[in-house]
Parts: sequence; C-alpha cells; structure tokens
Amino acid sequence: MHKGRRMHRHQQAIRERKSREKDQRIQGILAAAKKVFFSKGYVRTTMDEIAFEAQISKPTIYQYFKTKDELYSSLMLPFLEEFGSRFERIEKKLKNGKYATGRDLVKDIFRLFIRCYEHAPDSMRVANTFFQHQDLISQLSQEARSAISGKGKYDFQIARGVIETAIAQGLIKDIDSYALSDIIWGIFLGLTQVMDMKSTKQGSTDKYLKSTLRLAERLLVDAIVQE
Amino acid sequence: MHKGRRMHRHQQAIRERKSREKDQRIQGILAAAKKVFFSKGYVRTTMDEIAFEAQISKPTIYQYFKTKDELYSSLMLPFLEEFGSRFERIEKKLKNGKYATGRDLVKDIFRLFIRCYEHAPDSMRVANTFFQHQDLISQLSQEARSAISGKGKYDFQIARGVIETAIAQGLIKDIDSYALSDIIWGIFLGLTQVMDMKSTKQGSTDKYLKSTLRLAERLLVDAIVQE
DNA sequence: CAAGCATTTAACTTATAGTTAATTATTTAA
DNA sequence: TTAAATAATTAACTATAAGTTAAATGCTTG
Repeated sequence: MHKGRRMHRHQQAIRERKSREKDQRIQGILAAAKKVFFSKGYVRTTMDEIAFEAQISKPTIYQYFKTKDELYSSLMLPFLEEFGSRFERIEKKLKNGKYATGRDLVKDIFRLFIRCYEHAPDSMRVANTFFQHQDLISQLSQEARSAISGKGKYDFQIARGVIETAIAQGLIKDIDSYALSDIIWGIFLGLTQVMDMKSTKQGSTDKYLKSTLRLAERLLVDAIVQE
Repeated sequence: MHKGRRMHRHQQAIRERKSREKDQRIQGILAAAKKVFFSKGYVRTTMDEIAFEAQISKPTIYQYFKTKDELYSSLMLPFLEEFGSRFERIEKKLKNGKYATGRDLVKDIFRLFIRCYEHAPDSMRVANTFFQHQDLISQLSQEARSAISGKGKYDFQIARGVIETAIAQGLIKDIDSYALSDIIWGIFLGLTQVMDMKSTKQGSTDKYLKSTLRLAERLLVDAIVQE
C-alpha cells in the first residue's frame, strides 16, 4: 500500500514537471513569435523563421499551434489578461471608496494604460495590429477565438463597470457608460497608433506618447469629472 | 502647314484619350482591389481574384502596380486626398472668420470625419488597417511611399494648422496644437476600430459609432472650447 | 495594310503554409 | 537493464499564391 501511494505521488510529480516543460516550450515559441512578428509584421513572418528563433523545428510549432494565425492570436491572451487584472484592482479600490475625486480615478485609468504599454510595448503593438486583421479572427479555431474574444469582452465589461460605479458614486458626470468606455479605449488605441504612424523610428516616441496621454487625461478630466 | 497643325492636334487628342483610358483602367483595378481587400482582408486576398473582379488578366495588374503591397497602399491616396481637401475647406472658413464659436468648429471637424466615413466606409477601414502594416510601408517603391507619407503628413499638418488658427482666434483654449490634433485623430481612428472589434457583424454599428462620436464631440467641446 | 501598342494566355519560378512518415533521442515503468 | 512510451527532428511532400515571362492576339493609328 505504501509503495502504491509513493508511486502515485511520483507519477503526479512527473506529470507536473511535464506540464511545466510543455508550458516552457509554449512560452519559448510565443517569445520567438512575438519577436519576429513585431520586427517583420504578420505578412512577412515565416514559420521557419519563428522555428529558428525558438531553436526548435517547424513541426514542433505545429504540435502546439494549429496555424500561423492561431499562434499570432495567442500573443494577445496574456496581454488581455494583464489589462483585465489591472482593471480589477482599480475596480476594487473604487468599490472600497478609495477614490476621493473623479480626477484620481481617471489618473489611475490612464496610468494603467501607460503601465501596460511600458511593461510590454511590443505586445501592445502586436495587439494593435491584431485588431486590424478582422479577417483573421474569424479564421481561428473555435477554441482560440472564444478565448480571445471572451477575454476582450471581459476587459470591456470591467472597464464599463468601473465607469458605472464611478457615476453612481458621483465621481464623474452621468454619461452613457458604454460610449464613454469606448471613447477611453479609443483614445488609447488611436493615440498609440497615431504615434506609430508619425514616426517610423521609435525612441523619442514613447516620451511624446506619454505627454500626449497626459494632455488627453487632462481634457477628459475637464470633460467628465463631477465638481 | 494647316495639315501639320491639324495632325498635331489630332495626336494630342489621342494622347489625351489614351491617358484617360489608362486612368480608367487604374481606377477599375483600384475599385476591384478595394472590394476584395475589404471583404477578405489583406492576407486572404489574391491577385488572381482581384484580376477576376476587375475583369482583366493578372499580368495587366502588374503593368500598373509593382506588387500587391503597392496596390494595397494605393487605395490610401484618394482617401487621404479627400481628408485633406475637406480640412482645407474648414481652414478657409476659419480664416474668413466664419466660425463664431469653438463649438461650431469642433462640430465641423467631427462632421468631416463622419462624412469621410460615410462616403467610403470601406476605404476608411482599409486606411485604418493600412497603418498597422508598418512593415508594408517600408517595402513600397520610393514613389509610392513618398506619395502616401507625403499626403499623410500634409493632412496632419493642415489639421494642426486649423487648431493653431482657432487658438489664435480665441475660439479654443491655448493647448499644445500638436498633441491636441493627435488626440483628435486618435479618437477617431481608435473609435472606428473599437467599433470594429466589438461587433464582428456590421449594420447597427454605424449608428452606434455616430452616437458615440457625438458624445466624444460633446466631451471635447467641454474640454477645449474657450468660453 | 503595316507598325505599334496594350492585353491576354498559359506557362513558369519561387516562396511559404501546412503536413507527413521515418528516424532518433529521451524518459518512464517494470 | 530493458521494453514501451513520448517527444522531437529530419527531410521530404502538397498546395497555394506572388510575381514573371514569352508568344499570340487584337485594336488603333498612320
């Protein structure tokens, strides 16, 4: 009986390691893919190059990702998750009555966007480019599609919930929360893109993006904060 | 002598017709390309299908457009031109002192975006997706690249000029005109994209986009108009 | 009618996504 | 220690699409 139980624990441990290794492999592929997709763009990225970058063979990639599209889309998930969890923190703070003014709330929301951008600017760009490929989304496997659009919808929802709570608390003016949350997302998405359009090179862009976001924040505060 | 002159005029007329026909051919290709690119997206669009849609053969396309990328990018030009000329009209009106309030000016700017969107929503979307393909731009022929980026820069400039003039006239508050014009472009670009993200289907989107834009307009007016 | 032009046809080359089967290496369980 | 299972690699393959080419066709002009 003892032996049987030890055995079982051993197998358990092995399964854990295997799953860990599998995860590492997937992470390795994702990291390589992100690097190549970001530097070359979707169209000019080849699976062979990703395999080379990840130091594995091409069929191995296909063992973990059905298609190029699916690999590309998978880069979105961790990013959307980070957005969501950061929003959740703001939501918690808001529900605990930690925001004295709407200004503070808006400041935190903008800080969230900037942090996400700073934390992973390449992911951010990949995310932005992803949304242009509407046609890709529909081609994904059911699984991948529902995972991504689910996370995306969740992020939208939680952002809207934050706005609604803020309105209920009288922190910001009574405005259509759907539209307002779309506007805030839109400002951020649009601004990062405008920046990318204007300067082919990077570098000084980040600083300018941040100062422009600060102005956008100020304008938004002027427009929506309840005095 | 008479005969020689008539001859010359005749040749001239023929050259004109030829150039007109050439232009028609190009327009036909562009129209077909726009249709296919918009319905299928860049990746899944084939040159054979564009040729079929335009009712010409594939090599003929390559007579007018070096590559698929260049054809894709060329769809941008008329769009950027329309933007520019609409902005020029606003600029003229502004310089003639036709705007009594900043609110009227902002309203016209938003109307401009909505008109461009209504007039050619597919171009608008193509334009949006175009800017994600940073990698495409660098691959274009010198000619195509400078034409597009030139027009794009011009549009940015004229928008900024309008804002500066409005500030000088005391219609809107004294705000960094570069940043403010980026924010306005960003709102529009971002919002159309957020809309595209949220609804895979179209239809009701347009109405919702317009009402959201109206809210954005109101917020912007509240934030930047000088009272 | 002959010369010049744009267009088409039909083939081709090249690149890449995606797949497969045989082989090799590694790990596990007895 | 060894047989079985697992995972990866190799090296091929298919299919599709971009881009090219040359010869043939037809239309316009002089």
